[in-house]
Amino acid sequence: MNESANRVATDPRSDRREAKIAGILSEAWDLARRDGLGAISLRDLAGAVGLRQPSLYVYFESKLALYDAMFADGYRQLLAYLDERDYTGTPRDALIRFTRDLITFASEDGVRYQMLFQRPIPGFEPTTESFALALEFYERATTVAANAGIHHQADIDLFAAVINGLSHQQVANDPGGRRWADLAEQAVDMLLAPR
Amino acid sequence: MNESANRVATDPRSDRREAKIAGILSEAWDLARRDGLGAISLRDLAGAVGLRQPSLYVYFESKLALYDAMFADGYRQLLAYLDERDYTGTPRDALIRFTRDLITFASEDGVRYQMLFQRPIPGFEPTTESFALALEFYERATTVAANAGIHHQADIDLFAAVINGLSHQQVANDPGGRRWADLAEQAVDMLLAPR
DNA sequence: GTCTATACATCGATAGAC
DNA sequence: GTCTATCGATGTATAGAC
Repeated sequence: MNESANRVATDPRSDRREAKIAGILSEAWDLARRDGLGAISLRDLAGAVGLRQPSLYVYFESKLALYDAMFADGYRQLLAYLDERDYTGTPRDALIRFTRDLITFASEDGVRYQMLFQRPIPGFEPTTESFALALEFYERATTVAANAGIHHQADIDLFAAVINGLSHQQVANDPGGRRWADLAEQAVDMLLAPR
Repeated sequence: MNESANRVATDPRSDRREAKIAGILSEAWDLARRDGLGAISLRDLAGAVGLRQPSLYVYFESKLALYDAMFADGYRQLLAYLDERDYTGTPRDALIRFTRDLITFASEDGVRYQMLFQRPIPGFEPTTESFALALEFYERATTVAANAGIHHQADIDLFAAVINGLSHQQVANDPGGRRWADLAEQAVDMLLAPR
C-alpha cells in the first residue's frame, strides 16, 4: 500500500485506527448479545477481530475503558437514530412518535438498551465525555415532552418512568416485537390528559 | 445444648438445616448488595457464614441453585410484604396503595428488585417451583387491577409497564427515597381515566 | 502495532479424609 | 457436615521481543 496516497481531510493513520476501534466495538456488541454485557471476555473479543488478547490494550487501556466506549457508542447510535427521524407536526403526534421510536430502538437491541438505561455493570461509571452524550439525549427528550405541555418535574418523572417501563417490558417480554411499542399512543394520551 | 429437648412439630434436624440455609441466603443478599448480583463469590459467601467454600455444596448443589433460592426467597418476601397490608376499600384506593407499596418494596432493596424483575444473570432461569411464586404475585397484581376496571390485555400491559418504570426509576435514581413512589396516585388516576 | 510468554488473581467444582 | 487440598478454567493485565 502507498502510505502517502490519498491524503484527505483526516490523517489516514488515525482513520485506520478509528476504523479498527469501530470494528472492535461492533464485535463487542455481538459478544455482549451472546454472553451478556458483564461477561465479555477480552480473549474472545480479541479473537473475534483477529488479534491476540494483549493487543487490545493498544486500543483500550482497560476493560472499563471498553465499556465506556460502548456506552458512548450506544448513545451515538441513539442520537443518530433520532436524527434520521423528524419530530415536527403537532406536539402530541411528535411525542407519540418519539415514544414509539424509543421503544423500538430499545427493542432492536436489548443489550444496548441495558447499557444505556440500566447500568448493569458493577464498578462501571461513564466518563464525563461519554455521559455528555447521555445528557444530550435527555435534553432532546425533555424538549419533545415540553412542547407537548409536560413541564412540571412530577410530570417529567412520570413521562420518563412510562417510557422506561414500556421499553423494558418490550425488551424483556417481546424482544424485536411491537407489543409495547404499539401502546405508545395510548400512553402519551394518558400522560397528556388534563387532570 | 440438649439435643432432644423441645421436640416440636417439625424434625429438629431439618429445622436446623432450614435455619442454616436461611442464614446463607441472608448473607448472599448482603454480598449481592455489596458486589452486585452477578458478582457473588461462593468463597466470600462461605466466609460470611463461617464455612469453607466447599461446604456450601452441602446446601446448594451449584451457584445457579443458590440464585434460584434467592429468587424464590425474594418472592416469598414480596408475598409476605403484601400479606401484611390490606387492599380493601375502594378499588381505586386499593390500586393506589398497591402501586405505592410495590415501588416502596423495590426501593427498599434494589438488588432484590433486580433479581425479581430484571433477571440480570445470564444463564439463570428460575425453576418451575420458584417461578410459581412469581406467578402467584402476578395473579395478585392482576386481581387488584381488575377490581379497578383494568381488564383488557393492553391495559394490563400498560399498568405493568408503569409500575415497572416507576419502580426502576425509584431504585436507580433515588434509592430508599419516595420521589417516584409519591407518583403512585397520579399514575393510577391516569391509568383509570376514561378514554 | 502485534506478538509470545507469563504473572497473578479468582472462580466454581470435586475428591476424599475425618 | 465440615474440612484440606487441589483441579482446571478463566479472567485482566504486563514485560519485552520483533
